[in-house]
Order: sequence, then structure tokens, then C-alpha cells
Amino acid sequence: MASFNKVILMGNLTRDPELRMTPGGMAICKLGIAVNRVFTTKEGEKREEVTFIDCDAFGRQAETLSKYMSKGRSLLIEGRLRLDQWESKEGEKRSKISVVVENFQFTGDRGEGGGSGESSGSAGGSNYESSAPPPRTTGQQRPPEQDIDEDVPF
Amino acid sequence: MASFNKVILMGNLTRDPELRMTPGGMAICKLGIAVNRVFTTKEGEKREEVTFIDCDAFGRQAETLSKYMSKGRSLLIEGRLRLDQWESKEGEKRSKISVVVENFQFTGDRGEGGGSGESSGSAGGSNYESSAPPPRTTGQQRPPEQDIDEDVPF
Amino acid sequence: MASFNKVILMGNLTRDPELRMTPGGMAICKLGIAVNRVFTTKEGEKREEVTFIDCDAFGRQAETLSKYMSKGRSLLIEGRLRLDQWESKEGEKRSKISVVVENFQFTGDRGEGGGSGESSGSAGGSNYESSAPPPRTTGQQRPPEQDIDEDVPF
Amino acid sequence: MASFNKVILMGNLTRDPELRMTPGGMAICKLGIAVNRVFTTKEGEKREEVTFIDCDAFGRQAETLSKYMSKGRSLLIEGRLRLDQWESKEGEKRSKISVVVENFQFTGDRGEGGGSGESSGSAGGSNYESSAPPPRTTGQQRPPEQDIDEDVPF
DNA sequence: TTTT
DNA sequence: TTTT
Repeated sequence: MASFNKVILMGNLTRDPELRMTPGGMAICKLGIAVNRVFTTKEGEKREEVTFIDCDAFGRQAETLSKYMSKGRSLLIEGRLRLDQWESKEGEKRSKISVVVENFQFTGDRGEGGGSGESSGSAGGSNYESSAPPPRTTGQQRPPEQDIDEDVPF
Repeated sequence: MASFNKVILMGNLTRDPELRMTPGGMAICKLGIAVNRVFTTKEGEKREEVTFIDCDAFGRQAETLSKYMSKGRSLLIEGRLRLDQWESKEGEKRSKISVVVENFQFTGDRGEGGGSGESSGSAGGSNYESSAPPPRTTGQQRPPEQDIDEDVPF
Repeated sequence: MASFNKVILMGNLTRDPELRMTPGGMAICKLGIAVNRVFTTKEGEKREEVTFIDCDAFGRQAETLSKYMSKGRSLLIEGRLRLDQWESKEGEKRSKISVVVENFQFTGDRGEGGGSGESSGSAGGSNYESSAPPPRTTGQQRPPEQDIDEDVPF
Repeated sequence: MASFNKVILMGNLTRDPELRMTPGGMAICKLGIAVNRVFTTKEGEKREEVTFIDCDAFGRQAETLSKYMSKGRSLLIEGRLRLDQWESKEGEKRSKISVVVENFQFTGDRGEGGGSGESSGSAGGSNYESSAPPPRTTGQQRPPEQDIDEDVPF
């Protein structure tokens, strides 16, 4: 029953981010990323293998990504695998693996400096002895409100 | 400037969790975890290397961990490294690396089933075309409120 | 140009492992894993999302997995995403994301104890001052071929 | 008994790499890395938290890192936590957590392009039907010693 | 200070 | 094609 689902990818955007909005008003940013792997075969030839994968970011992360990212840029993504399943019009079952973005880092291959999907929330940790010290962590997606929610997580 | 800090550990608690409270009312759970690594030396001897590391969880995660975990139990932790620095009374600089827990999973070595540090938050992803589709993800620490926060994350 | 491709999954096998052999004599183990995610919607309903994903292990790891794993068992996998692309007989482009296993851990939901994809290699680290100190790490999944190549890795 | 120990860090070197040699002739590269985390406190102040951590790489990886890295450069490291324990001359027990490097990627904050700790080994995966199919993966960091051990990994 |  |  225990489960874990973590993906960490660094690569380059294969196209400009696409920002959409759900009927419910949630921003979604659709990204395509290419992750290269260079390796040498047993015979000593150099080869490159590319993994193209689609990623979805949500909420404020979606907005940030669509605002600052563009085709070709380098990005580090942390997220989880998600399986989408549907039926084609011909009635065949189809499915696709993509990545749900949970966190990201701009990585500066073009010298863009390092922005991140992290943000609000306070220190967390070393200084929690101080007066109002809500600990915190991986950002935007974990606002101060996080500990308001009261029900047991399982 | 880009940076990333991710730790994923699975091991056993070396002591019962200790629950504390900050002056500001934030719960902190202090954990000790032992992570074993078995390897075979060049000479063919089997050896075991143990890494003992202290971890801190916060907020509702702290409460859940202290409620359900105990010495010896198996736990999967996701978090980040944190450095604490201080001076000993003798005036020497001291420092210590620990782990700030961002997520966890009970792993059932004793058949305890799988609870998790994940919780509230809605679907996220496949069903975002639906009417009220707030995506969501890694849990407790990312409540629905996550996209309320408006400032740019960097 | 920098890239990174890491997946860490824990879940249950959806079928018995399937062991194959390449023409070149390399063992391949094909696995299907189900990774569950339980979450609570904004409206407070509990839901479960499952990600089914195919994984391939190679060499001695393939043999170990096929020998000790079976449908339903729990497994922790570390690996990388791989994209396979081909054309259907109808001439349509098809592609599929799977996971190449680089390391694994048996996780004991059924009390199976903890075996691992790690093996041979010596200490590495704390004891490297000793006489024969070749450090080592993630083992088994790195077949003999790997150390043939002697030149600079980039 | 199941265990897992994975660290992924991206940051900047705090000093030039230091290359040493063990009595047994194994190269060791000692690195200091600084990982920054920027966050906003509950009160809206921006703060930065830095984690300094020491890392050791071995074998050919050690040589590559010492050859191409220098103070200030950006690096992505994958590895595991290791605990060293000793006694001070005063007889106190001391310990220190560091990181054993298992893989790395040069990350181009200064435009250095992307070298990597990966190397030799062949495709792995998509092309394993071909004649010479040794799959491969995380390379270089796994010195020749690793494949000496032939028995089952647990 | 240490767990399986 | 699907596991707990």
C-alpha cells in the first residue's frame, strides 16, 4: 500500500509553454521537455538518446513558467508521473504518461540565473525557536496555511 | 544561482519520535533514522554501513509522525538537507547536517500498511477539465490554498 | 546541455515479471508497476489515482527481479525515463514512456524483507584510508561492459 | 530492512576540488558545495538559507571533477549520505554527515556546457534487440571492481 | 544517543 | 493488460 512517485528531470523545452485555463479558473501550463543522455556503446561509439516528455504545471507555477520560460531554455523539474487513459474515436484504448510538475528551477544554460518554483512560506528549521516561525519548505505550493488543515492524512 | 536540495531516505527509527512545540505554536517532530547499506568488499566480505541521521518534521506532519511512528519502524522520508551552525560554550564552531521532512510514507516492514504525509488537495491533472479542478499533489503541505498566494516566486 | 533523468517509484507489481533474453545474451526483465496516490479533493472526497507504468531491468538485476518478485509484491525502483518511438502498421507515429531500472529495493509489504539491486563493490567512503579501498555504490545493475570505456565522460 | 539513501543536490563549489589518492591507489576528490534556498517568511521578508556540505567522489569521477571543476562553479550531484564517526583527541565522540558522489552533471551557470559523470556502457533499452545490447546507465562512477562479485545481491 |  |  505504501507508494512513492517522484521524477526529477533537467532538460530543454521543446516548444514555448502553453498556458490554459480550466473552467474552474485554474491555470495550467503545458510544457514539452527534452532530456538528453549521452552514452558510449560497448563498441566505443558515442550515442545520444533523447526522452521527450510532456509536463503540466498548475496554479501560480503555471503562470510563472509560461511567463519566464520559452523554447530551448533549460529547466529542472520535480514532479510525479501521471497516467492518462482514454479511448480513441476508433474505440481503441490509449494511454499516455506525463509529468505533473510539483516544483521547478530555472537552470541557467543561457545564463538566465536561477528562478524557482519555490516561494512563500517561512524559514522552517533552524530558526523555529524564534517567535513566529512557521517552518517551510518547497514553496509556492505549500503556503503558510499548510498546517491549518486538520484531518489525519490517511 | 540555480539550486536543488533533495533527500530521499528509507530506514528505521532509532528512537521514538519526539514531539515539541515552538513558542509560536508550531509542532515539531524530531526523528532519528538509521539507513543501512549492505555491500560486498573487493575481497568478497559482506559489510554493512549505517547512516544515522536526524530529521525534523513540522506542523501536521509532525503530529502524524509522532502519533503513528515508533522506534524500529520503517519510514520513507523525502526532504532537504539543512545545516545548523552554532558555537560551543568553548567557543568552537560546530555544525550539523539534518533533514527537514517535506513528505513521508509509512513503509510496512512490520505490516503497518501505508500511511503518508500526503493529504488534502484535489485531483490535479487528468480531470482538470472538470468544473472545479484544482490540481494537486504532494499533500498536506500543499493545501487548496496554494494558488491563492499571489507574489512571484523569485 | 546539462541534463538529468531520475525516477523513483514505489508500488506493486501488476503482473509477474517476464524474463527475456536478447540475441546478444543479455537478460531483460519486464515489469508492470502500479503506483497509487490517495488524495482528498477540495470538496473533501477521498480519491485514488493510479499510475501504471512499464519498467525494464537488465542483466543480473533482471534475473534477480524475475526470481524473487511476483504479481502484487511491493517494489521500490530507481531508474530513468525512456521514450520508445515506432510506427504502427497503419503508419501512425506511436510512442511510449517507460522506466529503465537502475536500482531497486524489495519493500516488505508482505513481510518479504529487504533485498536490493545493490551488490558487489567495496566500501567506498569512510574506510577508504584502508589498504584496498575501491569505493562503490549502486552495483549489480551495472554490467561488466561499463568499465570498458576509459576516456573522459564528455 | 529495506533501505534507500538518495541525495540530489545542485549548488556551487565553495572551494577548488581537492584530489587525493588512497594508499590503495584510488583517487578521491573532495568537494565543498553550497546549496542556496530562498524563501519568504510568513511576514513577507525574503531570506536565504545556505546548506554547506562536503562531498567525496571516487575513481575516474574524482579525476574528472578535479580536472574540470573549480570554486564557484555550478554542479548537480547525485549520491548518498554517509556518516563518519570518530573520537576527538579529547575523547569526545564526533560525527559528520557528508555525501558520497555516485553521479554528477556540470550545470552551466557560467556557460560551461554540460559534462557528466555518466559514460561508458551502451544504449540500454530501446535497442536491446540489436546484436550487442548491453544496457547501461550511470557509468563512470562505478569502477571496475564492481562486477567482481557474482552472487545474488541478498 | 542509535534501527532492522 | 493492471497492483494494494
